[in-house]
Amino acid sequence: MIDLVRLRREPEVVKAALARRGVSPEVMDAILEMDVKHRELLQEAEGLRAEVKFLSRLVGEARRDKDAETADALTEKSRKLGDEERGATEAMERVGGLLHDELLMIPNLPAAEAPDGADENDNVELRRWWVGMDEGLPFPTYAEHQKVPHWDIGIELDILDLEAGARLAGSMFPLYRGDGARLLRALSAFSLDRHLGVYQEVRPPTFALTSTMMSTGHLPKSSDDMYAIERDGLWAIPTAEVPLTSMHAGEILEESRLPIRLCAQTNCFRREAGAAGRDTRGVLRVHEFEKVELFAYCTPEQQEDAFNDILQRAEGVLQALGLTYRLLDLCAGDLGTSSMRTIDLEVFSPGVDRWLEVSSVSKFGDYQARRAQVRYRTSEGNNTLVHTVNGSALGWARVWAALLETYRQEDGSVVLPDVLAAYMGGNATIPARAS
RNA sequence: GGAGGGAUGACAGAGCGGCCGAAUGUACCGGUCUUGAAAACCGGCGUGGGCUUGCCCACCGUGGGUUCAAAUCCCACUCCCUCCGCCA
Repeated sequence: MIDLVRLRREPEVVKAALARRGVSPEVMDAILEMDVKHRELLQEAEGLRAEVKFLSRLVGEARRDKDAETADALTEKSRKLGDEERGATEAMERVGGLLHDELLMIPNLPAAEAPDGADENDNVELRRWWVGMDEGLPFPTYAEHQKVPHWDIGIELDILDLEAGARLAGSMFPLYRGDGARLLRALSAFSLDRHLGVYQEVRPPTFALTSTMMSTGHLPKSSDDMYAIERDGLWAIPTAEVPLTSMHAGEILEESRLPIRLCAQTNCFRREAGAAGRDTRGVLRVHEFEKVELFAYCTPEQQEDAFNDILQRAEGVLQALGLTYRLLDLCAGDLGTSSMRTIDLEVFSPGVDRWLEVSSVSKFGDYQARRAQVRYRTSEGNNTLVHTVNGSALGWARVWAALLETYRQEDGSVVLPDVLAAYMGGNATIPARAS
């Protein structure tokens, strides 16, 4: 949620920032009007309530003095004011509710350094990385045996069974088997181990309450994109960001504890509503996938470092896996609701001949913390909202695809990078089937 | 799933219709004393909001109700603890 006080104080600055991501100034003006109205009603209601409380105290005193006549008269007067107060409070709460609902729909202000632009076409490529780049090798070229899409490799090596997945849960719910399943497990373990000691490992619940979803900004805006378990009032998390952001909801943290760095591996669920017909083959767009998330609660001063650390670690995983990737600086118009700055990592996968998004590193300022009410006590004793930062390291379904396609050998086998061997029982080769 | 107990400020813990936003202790911050520290003593010390910045309002798990007046009474719910049952 954006800062209402700031909107009041510098409306033009806020409006200009939000206009960069397509929020019309009229919307903000309407909110400002509602805010004025709300405060008017608030004053009226509080004034009446103060009077009722004052009279009530007098009633008590009169009763104590055995002055029944005065007490009765005051009671009558207070009762009438009480009725009035109820009406005023109701009006105030109604407007306040509307104001709050509107405010929840307003996205975060883009950071100054986030590039201008309307949609994904305006995102800015910052740089690319590939094996040997530092030694001066050119951008890699890929051989014919690498230009096989992973869904074919999956069948060929008997490690991916999309039909079985579809039979069990519907299309876009993949089923991995054998070394394919083991590879996924290896990737999560490999990544988590890299961050151990700096980022505390967390294994949160897979489902979250509506109120929890609100904190990260996934609700109320994106309910269509998520799976709901209506009977129990739960939502399947689309990312570990959801539980991690709310882990300290409502708390006031000691400044000395910050930054609090967390990492978590979870399954992530996305309905991919509106994406029907796109990327229906393979595992590029699926309803359920595994992901390792890095996360930090920090002070405003720590935010930049926290952001860069997560970005570096996400890159580090890709470099360790020897995958070609690029960095995309998301333009203001393409930022997620809660984000003020996001850098996407896209891996190049030769089989499908495309760049695939495998990580999204974002900083949120106090936008999420305001919703979740996560604060810290500064050394001066003030309570201030924390800043939150997070990023994937990484979303595995697409990495899985890129690994198979990148490391496919002429004989059809896949020789994975050595770093994974320890997590694959010492053998990082997925053999070709003898057929 | 059944029975019982509980939820109050950073923590512990009183209060059970009316000067209670809340005793007391600990912790914390400032001061006196001290070479310094500790101890002792003195003072301060919840959060959020509104406006005429001195006052007002809200908050005692959450939501509703009773009342002139609710932390206190009533109802529902949530969570925690103990015991029983069930279970990976």
